[in-house]
Order: sequence, then structure tokens, then C-alpha cells
Amino acid sequence: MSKESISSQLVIKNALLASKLAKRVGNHLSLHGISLSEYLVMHHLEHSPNKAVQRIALADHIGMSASGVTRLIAPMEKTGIIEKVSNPRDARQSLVKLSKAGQRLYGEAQVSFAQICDDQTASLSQSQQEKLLELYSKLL
Amino acid sequence: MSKESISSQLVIKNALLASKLAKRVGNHLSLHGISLSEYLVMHHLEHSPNKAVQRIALADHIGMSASGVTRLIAPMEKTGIIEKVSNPRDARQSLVKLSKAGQRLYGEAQVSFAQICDDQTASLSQSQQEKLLELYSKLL
DNA sequence: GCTATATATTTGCGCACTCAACTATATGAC
DNA sequence: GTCATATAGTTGAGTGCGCAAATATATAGC
Repeated sequence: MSKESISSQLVIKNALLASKLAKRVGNHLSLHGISLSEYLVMHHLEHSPNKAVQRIALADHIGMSASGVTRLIAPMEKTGIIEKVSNPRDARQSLVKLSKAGQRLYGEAQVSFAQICDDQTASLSQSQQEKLLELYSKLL
Repeated sequence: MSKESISSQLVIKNALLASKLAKRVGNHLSLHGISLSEYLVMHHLEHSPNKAVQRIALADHIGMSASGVTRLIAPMEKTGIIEKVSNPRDARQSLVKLSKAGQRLYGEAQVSFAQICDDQTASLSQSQQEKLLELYSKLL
């Protein structure tokens, strides 16, 4: 068994942890009728300063391709979670924002999300969680 | 902007980081003709005690479904990276191991993998990386 | 041995995503 | 203004994966 660099172990464990968390969290979010990706979109929209975001910026922020965002958002728009806003300064852009219904849905989902996240990180103390968050910030 | 629990932030940042890392590492591995999933398989096979692993155990270990493993391994078997070994004690099982060629390929890929991982974690000091690895172990 | 149940793996189907090509609009050089 | 180039977004085709059903084998109760 050859020796392995710490950074390699980090990247591997990160991948394994992420797939585990994504599955568990995704299962819980499905009770609200949304996927993890959809939650990430809503999260970003709700926490962005002016609440309306360009699709490309959104894609970049949640780590998806532009086309992925198009296909992800289309049904959310149909069900009224999300609204399109056009930018008068640039007709190429179509900004995206949460509707009232979307904000309500996000508010509800956020509670379950926090619960399941607490569950999944229960093996870390408060200070360990803070430390981990700090390390993530350096890596992103 | 409503307050958000630490654990929620952790899970979100973990997802974002993982997708970023997966893309970058995947790009580099593609120079060796393999995907990140394939690398994870080879990694696990090479580091497992007796080098031959059950498909279900493999699936579990790399965070995939059994069917995902079936489809992932089929082409690796065709190209001779992986060999099938049957278990005489249980005809349901078909164990999986790295061939000589697979070991060689893994050895080469491991070098690039370590390099790109070093790149991606360069913003952390040695001790921070160790700390992070420790926190990951608690979470997995 | 026979039946019921459990486990390992594969297969059919569908979803979520990416990449590359395309359309539409904007910007800059002249 | 017109042309060349850049950017925003959508669409077509393909990939990687999961879930549930099907298949093959094993195990236990009788």
C-alpha cells in the first residue's frame, strides 16, 4: 500500500462526504417537492443583495453550467416559484428572482434543511463546525 | 437576509466545493483517459487488503449504487484495467480486482492526481490540511 | 429435499446534467 | 452605419447515474 499525499486524501474524502450528504439532504428536501439544486438556487436568490440574479452568475455560483440552469429553472418558473425579470439595459439578459410563493417555500424548506444539516454534522462540536467553515472559505 | 445555521452553511459549502473539485480533478484525470469515479474505484481496489472486492462493498465505499458500479466497471473490464474474480463460496458474488495494466495505470494517474490535489488545496497550510482531514473523518 | 426468504448483480427506464452548436443582442473599430 | 467580435441564453445530443424490477444464487425452516 503506497503512501498517499494528504491533499489526495482530502479531495477523495470530500467527494465521498459530498455524495453522502447530497443524498441524505436531497431525500429530506424531496418532502417539500424540491431537489438540492433547486434549494441552492432559492438559497442564492434569497441571500443575494437585490434578489434578482443573472442566469450566468447563478450558474457560476451554484457550480452548474448555463444550460443546466436553464433546464433547472424552467419548471420552477412554470410552478410559480421563480419569476423572470428582464434587464432594460441589456436585452440579452433575463434575470431571475424568487416569487412570493417561492419565498414562502424557501422559508419552509429552510427549516427542514437546517434540521437535517444539524443531524448530519452532529458529530462535530460547535467550534469544530466553525473551524470547518473557515477552512471551506479558504478553499472556495 | 435571515440568519442561517452553521450546519446549513457547512452542507452548502461542502456541496459547492465538491462540485468545483470534481470538475477540476476530473479534467486532469481525463488526460489519463479515466473519470474521477474510475479513479475512486482503482484507488479503493489498490488500497484494500486483499485487492479483490465485492461489487456491493465497492459501491458502498465510493458512494454509488450497485447498478452504477456495474455500468462503471463494464468498460474498465473490456479495456483490461479490471479483472473479474468469482468467489467459489458464493456464486452470486463476482469480485473485482485491478489487473497488472490497471495497477500501472493507477500508478501513473496517482501522480497527476496528487499534483492537482496539491494545487487545489494550496491555500491551506500543512496543519490546516491535517485538521480538515480529521474533521472529515468524524463526519464520514 | 422443498419452500420461503434474503442477498448479489444486472437490466430497463428515466432524470439531471454537460458540451457544443445555435440565436439574439451588445460593443468596439473603422 | 456596418462589420467583427464578445456575451447571454437556449437547444440537441449524449453521458452518468439512480430506482425499481428481474435474475441467479444462497440460507433457513420444516
